[in-house]
Amino acid sequence: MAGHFAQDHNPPGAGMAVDELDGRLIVLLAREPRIGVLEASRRLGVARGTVQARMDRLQSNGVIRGFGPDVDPAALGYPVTAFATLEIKQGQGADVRAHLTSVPEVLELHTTTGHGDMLCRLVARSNADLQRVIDRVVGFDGIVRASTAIVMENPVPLRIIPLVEQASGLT
Amino acid sequence: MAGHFAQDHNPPGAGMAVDELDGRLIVLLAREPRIGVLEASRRLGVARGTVQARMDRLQSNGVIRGFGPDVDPAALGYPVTAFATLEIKQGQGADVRAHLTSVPEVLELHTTTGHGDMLCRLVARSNADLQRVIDRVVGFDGIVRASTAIVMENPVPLRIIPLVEQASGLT
DNA sequence: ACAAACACTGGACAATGTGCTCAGCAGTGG
DNA sequence: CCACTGCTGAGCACATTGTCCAGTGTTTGT
Repeated sequence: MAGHFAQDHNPPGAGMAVDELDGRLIVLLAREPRIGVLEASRRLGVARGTVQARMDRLQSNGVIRGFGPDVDPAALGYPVTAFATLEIKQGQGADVRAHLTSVPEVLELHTTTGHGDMLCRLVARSNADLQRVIDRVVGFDGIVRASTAIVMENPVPLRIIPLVEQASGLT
Repeated sequence: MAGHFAQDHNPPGAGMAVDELDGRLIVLLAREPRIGVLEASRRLGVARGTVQARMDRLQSNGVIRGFGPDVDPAALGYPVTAFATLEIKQGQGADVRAHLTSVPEVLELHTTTGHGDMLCRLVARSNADLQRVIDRVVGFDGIVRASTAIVMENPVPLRIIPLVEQASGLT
């Protein structure tokens, strides 16, 4: 179960070194996720054990968190995305978090600088349904005010490859 | 290469039906992404061919876009995340998109309603480095103004499971 | 400069999983 | 009543995985 040569299991956030082979491996995995270790080793021109060791290390490192399926909310019936900026009462942070966590349509939540606010990503079945979601989100005592921006287009979907290429020196 | 029994290849966004078995499959894949078709069929208590057919269909549907590696920017050396709201000159949308697409630190870009015209997610190596990224982002003719919110905490990381459970009737 | 540690190679093995196909059976709808 | 669709259980040839191992450069510490 333990990795082949992996020996470090650093807590994330430390900025692990990622060399050029790591970068090529990640990019390859991102482009063809169903590829196996053996095929990856052929594509990269290295031995299979090397790829296995690198993948073990990248996962122990936390560089690769996992390989979760990338589910499209629109295809599930939630084609409307919005971002809501929330202003909350002092000292209510924990309660608000718990409340928002319990709402399935809240896909993501951040606390930000600014006014000591929160930013969350919402989805809904329609614009009308978005009203219901927002009502549910803001219908909670600790939330003072909310402003919502509905997403029209998504010219750059969440991506990581360019950053990986830059971080690993792949030009 | 074509799926076993899959016959529909609908364009995404239509709100595909997702039944309870689909839901359980997606949740299982999300929790243990490395499991194969055979193991999944054992966990779900159905035949292997069924799981294969469901996965083919979910991918043809666009419900599952892929299985890309989930890379942590922090582990790559970019621990700072921020959201920038951009106001752009009329008619410059396409140019601004192209410009932002060329910046690796721009992980995501949306056009939104409201008067902030675009919302983008940025990462940087440090708070100081964030200044460089922002300068690069806004150093473009079509961008009139930008306001940035730095992420402090991320109480709810991007998630999809609760929505899948709701959409598929898994309570 | 030398030994130890490290990373990668290339090869081997059994066990397991995959892609593919088939026949049978149940529910649905024309 | 028949055609169609989806699920099952089974089987087969083949590919991949997990795991070892010995050998070879390259760093690293002292």
